[in-house]
Amino acid sequence: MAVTIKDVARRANVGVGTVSRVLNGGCVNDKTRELVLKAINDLRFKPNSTAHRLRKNRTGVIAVLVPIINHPFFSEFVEAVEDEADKLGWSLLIVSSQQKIDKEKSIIDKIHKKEIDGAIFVTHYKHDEADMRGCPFVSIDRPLSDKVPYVTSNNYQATADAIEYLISKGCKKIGYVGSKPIVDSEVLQREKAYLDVMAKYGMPPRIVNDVIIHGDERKTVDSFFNDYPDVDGIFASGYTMAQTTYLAAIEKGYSVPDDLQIIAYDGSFKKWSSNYILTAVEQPIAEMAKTIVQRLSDIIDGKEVPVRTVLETKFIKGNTTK
Amino acid sequence: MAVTIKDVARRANVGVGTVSRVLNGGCVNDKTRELVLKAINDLRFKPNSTAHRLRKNRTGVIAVLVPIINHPFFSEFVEAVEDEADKLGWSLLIVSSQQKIDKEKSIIDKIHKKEIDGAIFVTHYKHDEADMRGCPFVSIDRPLSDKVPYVTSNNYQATADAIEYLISKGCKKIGYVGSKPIVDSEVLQREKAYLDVMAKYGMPPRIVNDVIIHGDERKTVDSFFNDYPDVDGIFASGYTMAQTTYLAAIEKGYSVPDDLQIIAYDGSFKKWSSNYILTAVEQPIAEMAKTIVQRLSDIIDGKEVPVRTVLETKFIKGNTTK
DNA sequence: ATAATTATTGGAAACGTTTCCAATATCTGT
DNA sequence: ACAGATATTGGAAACGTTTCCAATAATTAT
Repeated sequence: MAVTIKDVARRANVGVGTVSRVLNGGCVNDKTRELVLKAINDLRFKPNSTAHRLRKNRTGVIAVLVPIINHPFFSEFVEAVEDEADKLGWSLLIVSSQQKIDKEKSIIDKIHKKEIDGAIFVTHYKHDEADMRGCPFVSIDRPLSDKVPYVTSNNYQATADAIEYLISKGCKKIGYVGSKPIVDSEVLQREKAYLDVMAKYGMPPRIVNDVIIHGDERKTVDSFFNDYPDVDGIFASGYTMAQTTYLAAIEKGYSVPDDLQIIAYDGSFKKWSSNYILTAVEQPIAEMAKTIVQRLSDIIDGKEVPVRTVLETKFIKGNTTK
Repeated sequence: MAVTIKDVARRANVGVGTVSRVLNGGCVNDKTRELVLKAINDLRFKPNSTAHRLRKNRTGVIAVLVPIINHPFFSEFVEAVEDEADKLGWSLLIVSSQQKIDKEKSIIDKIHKKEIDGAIFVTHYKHDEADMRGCPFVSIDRPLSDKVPYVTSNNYQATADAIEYLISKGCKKIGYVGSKPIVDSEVLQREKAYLDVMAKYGMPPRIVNDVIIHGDERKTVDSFFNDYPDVDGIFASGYTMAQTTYLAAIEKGYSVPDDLQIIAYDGSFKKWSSNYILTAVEQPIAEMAKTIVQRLSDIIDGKEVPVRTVLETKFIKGNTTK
């Protein structure tokens, strides 16, 4: 059997309480500490996490729930969350819901079963308020319910600015391709901003914004180009949408940025394999991750936190615009 | 405080043992079962996972350690692992090592602390055999140590076949671009196969195979094209390598597949945003994931498992070859 | 009807920690 | 040297399950 705190106590000729105090930095004589540490070393003792959790009524685990891991935006976000969780001493449980509501429910269940201390939702469905009541939850881009804190970026203003930017660069026929979230989300503000600016300048909108299963972007983009072949500027809402738009454009023979200028809304595109740099509204993914983990951490510790936090995006001038 | 099994017992006028038996399918009278279930429902009782784990000396959690999540191959693999883990009733802890050896060590530590029951390594470093002794580990593409079971694909033969295929399609100047793993891995067999076939036909090798940080593929590919501009066939070892090679080729003005044919070794490219389909040696990612989870599961249950399992790849004829 | 099984049950012990309390040892100031 | 404070310690209780054992209830065979 595994070696326990009791074995250590016996070996060091002290009580179990003393060993525990050595482990957790309680008040203990230097001489005894030496003895205990030696025993711990000799026996290769490792404290049992489960027992620790049971006694403390805390798991030290938080979860992050994303619709899909195999996606540049979400996996970048998840890695940033992992970093911050690490720093704050949390273990991270990563779950990809795969659009299955059961998977999402299982997270709520894990909270009730005290398998995790809290969770970050970056995801699709509405859940029963009663089930969620009092659970430490936070989310990205949308309020899970009235009380659940969330972090977002300034979708509306940044998009409006980006569209204006295209206009200032001479675009006359500006299109919008996007992937609509399933539930209400501040991401929808991008579409609204686009439409508002189009209206302001009296330009007819050219828009495709469907609910898209990851991997099917190309179909949507192709249909967009089919409907609006004369487009000279595109705002692509989302990481993969932008990549797909760019690739489709060059495969179709558009010359970027001469015939067609592209602006993307999303992450940093550090893993982009083109030598082109996409002009983009960059979401501060790392900062969003950091903030949301801190919010969750605070909630678990019983602190008050603001319900809505808006972080600033950054405009990156690449070479897909003039 | 949370409602416990004791509260349920009191409410149903039975002993705690009976409640436990209802929960775990022990022998209990139908009439009493009803009573207990009603109490469970009334009180919204959820069994505490931690207590359960402590008593059973099992966590029901396995970990998968990948070098990086934000990468098409690894995230696809991880999702497949999650699927299979789910099916077998395991919770999955996903960890991205980010090339940090401490992160890898932390997994070994979690085993010793009984925070997880076992782990799947898809990763970089060598570890101390003593630390790993007796721990339920498995890995992908390489033996972590002599005894650690692993699953791989038929790298050598599939690569040799692919190169021969290029030759049969008329390629005279065949190049190899790859990303070398840090430690010994069966992935290296791809390079060996390429060299062997080149030697067999008396063709001079054109090769770039460095240790590559994900995101830096383009630099490598550019230098390859710079060194061998006259190449007419490329074997790209790995998911991102192939994508980058394709994009670089069309950006540089090669016409694919007329001037240049490309074969990729790796996953299914389902998320590929081009309308082109890459000709590829497709690794059975889902099957590898499934097999490795089963192996680990068996090990944890004390069963014997084969130390090496080789799965067959599948050749996909796309349109990046003639 | 009675003995022998079998089905069902309650409750204590155990899993490996942390924490509290009481007890002892060591110190301080006079 | 002594009272009072402080530092250090051992060990029991508790965290919420599961499981074992003994006890009782229900069933069967004779």
